[in-house]
Amino acid sequence: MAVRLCDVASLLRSGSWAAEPWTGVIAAMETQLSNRLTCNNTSNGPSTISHNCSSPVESGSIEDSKTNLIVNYLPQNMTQEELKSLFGSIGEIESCKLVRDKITGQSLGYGFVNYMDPKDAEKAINTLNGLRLQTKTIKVSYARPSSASIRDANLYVSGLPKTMTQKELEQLFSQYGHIITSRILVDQVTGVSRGVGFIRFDRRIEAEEAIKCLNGQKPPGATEPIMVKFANNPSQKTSQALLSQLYQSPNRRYPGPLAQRFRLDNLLNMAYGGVKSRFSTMAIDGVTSLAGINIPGHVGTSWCIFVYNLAPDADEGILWQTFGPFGAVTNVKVIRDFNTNKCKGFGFVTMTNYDEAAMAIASLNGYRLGDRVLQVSFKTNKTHKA
DNA sequence: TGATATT
Repeated sequence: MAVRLCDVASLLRSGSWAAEPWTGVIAAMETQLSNRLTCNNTSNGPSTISHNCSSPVESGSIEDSKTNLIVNYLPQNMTQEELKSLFGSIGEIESCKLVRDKITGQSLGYGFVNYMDPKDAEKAINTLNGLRLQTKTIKVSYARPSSASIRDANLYVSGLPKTMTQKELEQLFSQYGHIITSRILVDQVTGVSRGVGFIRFDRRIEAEEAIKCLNGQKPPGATEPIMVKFANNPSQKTSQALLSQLYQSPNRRYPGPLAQRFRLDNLLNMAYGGVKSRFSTMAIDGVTSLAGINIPGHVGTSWCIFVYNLAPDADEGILWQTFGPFGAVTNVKVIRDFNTNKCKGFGFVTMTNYDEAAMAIASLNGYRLGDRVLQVSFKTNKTHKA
């Protein structure tokens, strides 16, 4: 059987997010939206327009940047440098920011990339939206100007009928605005709905209107009213909870040099199919030493992978797509002919963790990419350091 | 009351 990697990549991307072209349109729709959203059980019913009434919404799409992107659903362990490296493979970046929790420093799973050239931003949406990285499928779309009107639009809903599906939940709330995400929490054992969920609207006014109209109301067919309120902000956790979280999820999963050495030995076996004679203990020690993994607290060490037999038209994107699902990829490079700019048949991939790099090598060495069989191994003569 | 969609 010949499962081609490019086909796998296509499959992985088949559920990709549609880029959302409505960004510049929605502001223009604001007036109609506000009118349509007015419901009956509010205290301030239809009334004359206040003389100093100012729209809560930023005006006009002309301010919308065509270079600035928001990237959602990033892997938890992805760093700002990795984000920059990934998006820098498309074109020159003006700025890049991974959004982190102010207190814990942990990634909030999204970030911003601002390109120099709007064409590169468009290209990034077209080529990186839907890219699978580890367990996540990233979403790339235009960022709107930062505004209070698009913050805090996430709702917590409880008292839902246990039979209500996510689709039905969305149908109930979608009359009040554009839903970004929805979720119904389920019992981890039985899979049965816990009757609580989340609705993230595009805009806060939409969320506010949904609260006004749906809080305390019975959904069609329901016997009990639901409660709708703004969701808690995760940063409102107690400091004890934060400390506990930090303590229980250390960044380093590997206890020490001995385990690392053991794993290095294993991965060499995996990567080279047990042809261990090529790698004496000294050679292993050499790699170990060069890689710096015996240095205590070796944060920042990474593993360089040599990828041979790439097609002439291979680009960085195919390396990100091929290696990204195996773990943290910090950099990719396609070696090109200076004159023709065609790939010279090989490239390099830098990965952070040995086990992920080893798994990538074990899985991809001998794999068919397009009409070529890849040769994938650790780069042997010298080791790249991050 | 999740995982993390506006710096």
